[in-house]
Amino acid sequence: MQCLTYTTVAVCTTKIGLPWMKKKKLDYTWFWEQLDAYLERANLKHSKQRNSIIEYFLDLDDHVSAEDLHTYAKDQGATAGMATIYRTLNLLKDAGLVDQKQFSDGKAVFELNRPDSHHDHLICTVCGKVVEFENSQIERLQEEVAKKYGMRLTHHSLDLFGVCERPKCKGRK
Amino acid sequence: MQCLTYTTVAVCTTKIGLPWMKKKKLDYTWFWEQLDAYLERANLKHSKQRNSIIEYFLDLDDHVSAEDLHTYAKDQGATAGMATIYRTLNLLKDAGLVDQKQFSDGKAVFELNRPDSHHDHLICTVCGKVVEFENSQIERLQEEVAKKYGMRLTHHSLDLFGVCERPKCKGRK
DNA sequence: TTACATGCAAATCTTTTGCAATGAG
DNA sequence: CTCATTGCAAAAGATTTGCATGTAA
Repeated sequence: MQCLTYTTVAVCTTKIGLPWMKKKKLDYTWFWEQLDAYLERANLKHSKQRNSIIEYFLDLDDHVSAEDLHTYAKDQGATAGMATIYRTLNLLKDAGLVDQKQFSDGKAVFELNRPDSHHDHLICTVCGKVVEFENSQIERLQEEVAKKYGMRLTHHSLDLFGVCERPKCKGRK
Repeated sequence: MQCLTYTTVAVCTTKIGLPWMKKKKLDYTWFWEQLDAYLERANLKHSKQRNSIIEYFLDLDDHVSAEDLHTYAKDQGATAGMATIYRTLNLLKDAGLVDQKQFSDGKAVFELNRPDSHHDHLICTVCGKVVEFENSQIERLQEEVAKKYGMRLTHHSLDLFGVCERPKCKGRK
């Protein structure tokens, strides 16, 4: 599949866990700064593999499984063992830079945890298309619910499952 | 821990995946009827183990992992292989009587899918306490979001994570 | 020079499956 | 009787870990 324009936001996503088309090139300095800070704090180091795995992860820039990343890295000619992929993803998780999610497909997917934008998911159960959305009214109601039960909210996870109406959507999950 | 009154709704839950205190005795005839219908439709049978595993599941009546159920069944003096536990839970899932959820702890938890009531979760990340809630305003907004993206909603999953304010809550996850 | 990082293989952990024996209808 | 169910052990799939070796600071 080819994606010729890089202006749209959440198209060209056809299957959970596969490498998506790249969107527009984003600025990740905030990411690398936070990473540096974390590595220093934890007495850890940069390394060739670690850096390149992370770059590949940022390339894919969406719901990425360890296997996706491994495949993609290899396709790009990198030598990256599965163990290192996992170790790197766990490092990013520890650094608070990615979130790990289970879409109950067995394998976990990791996504970039942007400091500013949180998003929820609309997932088509037929074709696997994932659309991200954000709804401040829902967020506000969540805070209300949490307060009502005496809980201080740290984060949340909202996934809406359904069937999308794209003409393309015919296949199986 | 003892729970002496059976009138409250979601207390006495201390840790994800452990047997909770029983709430008030509920009427599960709707469940058994639906199960019977499914077994007949699928040319399957009742059996001693299957029935007792299901009864234990209904006893626990909350977010139950296969291991929880296995342990509980053994404690009650039943002979139930892990494989049968899984097979039974998958059967209930196929019958549409339970939902499977992944709280990203590695192991899946199963919960009763009551035909009427859907609930979301408030989860304390420190002590693991789970509270169920329902908020019709949130549900309505979800429908709006789905419509906006051209999707027909079938179900959803909303988990709010935070720290609860119970005096008891001190431990680690 | 001193940890930390890597790759491989082996180990874990959860869940599924093959197979011979048992049991339900 | 026939076909589904069970238990065990083995298999499978995802993730982690031990260890010898390589490498950043």
